[in-house]
Amino acid sequence: METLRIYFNTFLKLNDSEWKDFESCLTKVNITNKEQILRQGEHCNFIAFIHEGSFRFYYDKEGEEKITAFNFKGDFVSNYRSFLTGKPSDHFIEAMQDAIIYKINLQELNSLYDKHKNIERLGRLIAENLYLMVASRLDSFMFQTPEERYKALLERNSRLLKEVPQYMIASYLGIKPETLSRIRARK
Amino acid sequence: METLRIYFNTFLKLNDSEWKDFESCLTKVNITNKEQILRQGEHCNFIAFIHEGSFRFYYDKEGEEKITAFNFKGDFVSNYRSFLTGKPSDHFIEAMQDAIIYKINLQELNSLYDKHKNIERLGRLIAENLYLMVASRLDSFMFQTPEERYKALLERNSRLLKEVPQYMIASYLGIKPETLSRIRARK
DNA sequence: AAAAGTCGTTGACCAAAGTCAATAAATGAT
DNA sequence: ATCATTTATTGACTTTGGTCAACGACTTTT
Repeated sequence: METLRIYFNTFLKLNDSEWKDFESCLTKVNITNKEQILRQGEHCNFIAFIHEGSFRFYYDKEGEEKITAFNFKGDFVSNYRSFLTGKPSDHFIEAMQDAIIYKINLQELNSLYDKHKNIERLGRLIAENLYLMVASRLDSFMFQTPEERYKALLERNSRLLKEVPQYMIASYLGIKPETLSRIRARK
Repeated sequence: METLRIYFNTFLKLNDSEWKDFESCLTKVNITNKEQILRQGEHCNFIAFIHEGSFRFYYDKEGEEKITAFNFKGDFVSNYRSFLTGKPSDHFIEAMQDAIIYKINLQELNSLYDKHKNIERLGRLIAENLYLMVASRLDSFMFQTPEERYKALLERNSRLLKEVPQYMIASYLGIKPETLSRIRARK
């Protein structure tokens, strides 16, 4: 999992022994398109690194899918809240393509935290980074109109808009497909 | 700062030597009502524990105050984003009463992280906890109407509603004071 | 190739929150 | 206690996004 190690390097460089221990906790899993790797009601006891493929993280509100996140190659995918709290997930995680992921589970991660101060630190840096990501999404909901949110997304990740159907983008932006269609028409 | 140590215990117990080192990094500061402990444009290089008093954390959007958080006795107060990224703060932090806080700065906290694995862990646990808090606020903006948000707040923190003027509550809920007034009138 | 489904667009209408203005109530200052 | 200021409420109207329905462009299935 060289790509994961490279990703970690953006936070902190693990030495060979730390990395070796980390790597030995990873389980490779092949996932087929539309397979759910986490269901509502289950405890999410893993964090997975996406080697290939993509996922959507969504919540079922009275039969309507509310998409909270998309995850792509090179991202982590997990219900971090359920993972941290031990509570059942209110979200589903579903593959949008065939995928290959590397999972690590809670117990193993906790042993790694115990064993290596550097991995403990990596855990902190990643938690801090996840904080920054939700915080910025929260800002977009508090301070921006749907139109601004859409334009910012376009700016930041125009690839997403090409790869994911528009009704999912609308859901992710917190609006109805009709509204997104009208925003795009406004030019 | 016994109250802070007790608060830490809800995450992790520090032994006497760890705590002694931690405590020696704290600086007590007296704050007067309406004093700003952080201004827009400044880098937030501290995290402070509130021993007495309360603060509001707000953003100035075209002359309009957008309140993002309230912090009370027993909470931390900081612009955690600016603290973590080193970027200038886009928020102000202002005292709502005379206050006493205990500050720790970034450099000192980093040395504590280096020196004590347990404090490193405490840092992770607190980062994880802050993640959970923003994530749940994000949920309230994505999935709830302003009325539901108000009722949930009432449920969760009715004291807040008594201590803070209503127009600030409205701002915190992401709505106009008139709208909050109407929501309350709906009964 | 035809039929069935899915997705995006458009129109007419509705509901909820925002805006602006007037007024009432509460708070603070002298 | 009175006056001035700030805060909260209410009304009329506007704006924005949601709802429901129709339709057209593509896909997928058979």
